[in-house]
Amino acid sequence: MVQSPGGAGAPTMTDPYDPKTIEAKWQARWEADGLYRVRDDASQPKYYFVTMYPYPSGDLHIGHWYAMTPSDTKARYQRMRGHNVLFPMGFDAFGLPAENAAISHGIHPYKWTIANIERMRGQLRSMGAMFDWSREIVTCLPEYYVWNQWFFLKFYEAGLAYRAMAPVDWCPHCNTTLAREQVVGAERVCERCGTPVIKKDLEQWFFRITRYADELLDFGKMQWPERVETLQRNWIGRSEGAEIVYTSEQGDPITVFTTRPDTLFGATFLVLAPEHPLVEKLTTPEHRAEVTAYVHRARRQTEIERLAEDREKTGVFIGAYARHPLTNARIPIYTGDYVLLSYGTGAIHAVPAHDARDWEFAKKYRLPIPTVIAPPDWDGKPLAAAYTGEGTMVNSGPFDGTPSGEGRRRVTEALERAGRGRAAVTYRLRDWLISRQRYWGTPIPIVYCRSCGAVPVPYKDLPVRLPEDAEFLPTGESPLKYHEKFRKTTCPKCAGPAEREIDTMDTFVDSSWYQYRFLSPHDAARPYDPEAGRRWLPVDQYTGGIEHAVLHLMYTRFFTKAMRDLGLTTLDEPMLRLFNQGIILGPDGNRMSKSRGNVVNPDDYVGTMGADTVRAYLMFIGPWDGGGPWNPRGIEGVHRFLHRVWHLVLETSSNGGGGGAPAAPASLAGEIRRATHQTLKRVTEDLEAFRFNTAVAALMTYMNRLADLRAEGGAAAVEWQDALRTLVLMLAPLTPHVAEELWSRLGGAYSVHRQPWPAWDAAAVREETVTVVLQVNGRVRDRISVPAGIDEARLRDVALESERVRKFTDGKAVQDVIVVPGKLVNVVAR
RNA sequence: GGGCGAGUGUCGGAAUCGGCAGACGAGGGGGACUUAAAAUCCUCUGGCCUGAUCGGCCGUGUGGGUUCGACUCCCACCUCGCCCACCA
Repeated sequence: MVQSPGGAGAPTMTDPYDPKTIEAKWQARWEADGLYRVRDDASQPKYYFVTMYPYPSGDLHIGHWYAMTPSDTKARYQRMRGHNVLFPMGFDAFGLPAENAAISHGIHPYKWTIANIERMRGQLRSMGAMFDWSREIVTCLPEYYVWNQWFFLKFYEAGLAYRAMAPVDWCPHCNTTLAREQVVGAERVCERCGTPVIKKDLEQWFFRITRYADELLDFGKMQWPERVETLQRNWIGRSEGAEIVYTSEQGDPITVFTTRPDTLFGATFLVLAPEHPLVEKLTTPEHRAEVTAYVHRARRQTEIERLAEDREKTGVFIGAYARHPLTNARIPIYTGDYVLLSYGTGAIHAVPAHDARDWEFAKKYRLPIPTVIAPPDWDGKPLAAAYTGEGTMVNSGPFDGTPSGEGRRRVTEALERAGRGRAAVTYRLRDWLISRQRYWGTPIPIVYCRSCGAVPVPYKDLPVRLPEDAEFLPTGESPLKYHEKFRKTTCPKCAGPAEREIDTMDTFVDSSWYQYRFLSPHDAARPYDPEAGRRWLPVDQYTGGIEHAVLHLMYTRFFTKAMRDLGLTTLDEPMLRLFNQGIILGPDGNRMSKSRGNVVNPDDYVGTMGADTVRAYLMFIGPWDGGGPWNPRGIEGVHRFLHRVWHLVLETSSNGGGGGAPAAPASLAGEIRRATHQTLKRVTEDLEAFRFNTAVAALMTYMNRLADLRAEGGAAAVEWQDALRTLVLMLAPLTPHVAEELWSRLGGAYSVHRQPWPAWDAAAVREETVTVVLQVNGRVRDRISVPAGIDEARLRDVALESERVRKFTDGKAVQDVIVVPGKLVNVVAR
């Protein structure tokens, strides 16, 4: 303990701030004491805080620090606020990089992954975060992935997991299928590696997320950023409209979907997707050659080519006709590749006058374009372009004169009465394709038997373990494909020879329920302990990147709803609140990447300036959801701040409170107290609202203020020691090591992280005098200092007496005086 | 084409139930300490007006509007970012 010899504010020798030593010391002590071991009891209100777990790539990036240290600050703050905080950590340990390492370096994915985890665990500890490591989960261990298989079987029994042949997205580089959510951008590239995907027809396993499409659109039970809600809403893509049944002249029903049933009378042709089964059936002999050639051409084209924006509409007449459901008009049937089999019913009726695509098609093939919705200013002449807005129905038989909005309802009703259609809703959302043709994932617990078909592996035989002696091929194919011992098995039903499913699960399955597993990570009997679930769930606060908006964040919502319907939870939503932090960029403002050479290694800064400085700087840089470039100079300002705190606290820690020190004037005592409580208020409110940047700024302001007050002799005041303690307590969540050290040197009981967060006193915050701005016609002309409680009439009088105000009102008539108590007076003079 | 978000000093940013624009920090200028440098400390730092003080004008992407008063609210536009996109 450093004791200064006394004397108000006299500079004394203190040992220098040495983050390296104190951080190592306290991290060891915290661990030895189990300071962050969470008690599974209800003596305090619970607070379950999860920050997205990392993929064990091998090195902890500054981005991990940016995601995790503000989360840790918030978790620590909640703990000081008297909550029992569960703040777990784990590793998202399945995935392709491990397999790629196996192929290129000949190291088994398990070894590679575990070695990375060990390295990263150490780096994570250097953050000084209060993770409860006793609850760590590692998803590639059988004790974790057995429950993925268990959920799969449950889902299978409930009809939520099914196998189907479908045109699916295939990444030729990763050698696997992908979920639709994992294909991104206009170029339709693999979310992982950026390679353009291709379409393949394959039998794959799906989770029936579409069953929850409507429920997933309801965000009422949680507080998530609007941005994520919008992304998910757009992704689900709900469209209301009608299904309308046309009939081919051969008698086949042809169902189309439209969002505009009010335009039904303007339909002049049908277009079927080239893959539509009726194309083959209805094509007449004289058109067959042309249609077959067209369909073949369309199939050969990539999705990208077919979806290209400014592509000319093409199609061919198949020789067949259909009958309009209400008018019985004869309508030609085309096939065209601008109609997608995967959306709606794979067939449309074209209303060229009121749809830009149909317009283009009709112009090209000289098809009629009758106007059936009159724009408000319509002159009765043919339209110059497709009109897609609202209007009045015309040329629509009994519906003429009906506004288009009402028309949608009435036409749908007429179709329903005629048995030729019904109100319908379609979604863009597709079921979640979970099969991956990879090794390093959870084996899908299914066995294929020649006589029994696809048979689920019995629960008692779980887990289906990944074979450890797999051989990794440079072709990039899954080793399971050639692993006879794994593949060959017997049918659980008939005991005959059978083969295992060799595909593994999408790694997003792992993270869909991990927040449950943290509650009882070693439970061998069930995925999680419902008793612990009742105590801890739902997650009070979740944090992570926005890039998972329609991936993980949608999948985990689906999982919880599916679990609820299986009786495994009572929750509707897994996470109440979500915060998306931004992305930290390289010093050049670009995304960090090895190839650019702009990667910032946190270890470099931790080694020189300490973890506390890196933490505080990442929080100070700007609003947490903003991200931004790493400025290597900026961090020095924060480091200097911690230095100044160190010296201020230690040099004045034994002054004041008598002991022969001269008493400080009473006014100084009031100033100290006021600054302390004003800062407490600001920092408290900022931490509540995730405004870490302004919380740090408030602490800097406070520190500067204390330094000024010290120069005025404030360190001799009784309040000074309280100010120092409060400063250290407020720093504790942000910079836990230096706070612990200073707290101990101030004589505080171990640990500062067990102390309650101090409450601010509203009376102490209030200023005795306030500065009031005096304006003339809205322009600031003077600033005056007045007692805080001054009444309006008096303030008005004082303002009108101001010489500077009078200078601008001279010769004018005062028309009005607006008084905002305690803030401002505006004199209106003309 | 549609949706969402953002434009504030040299830079990161602060201030939005409408009320002192630029907190805090970086960078820069000047000074103290030092043989010197680093570190540290003090100090100035939006622009313009021949301008340190006192003082004035302009200033939060652009143009309008509402208001005693607009970074904040409304309308239109420009720019940038992200997402979706022949979705019927």
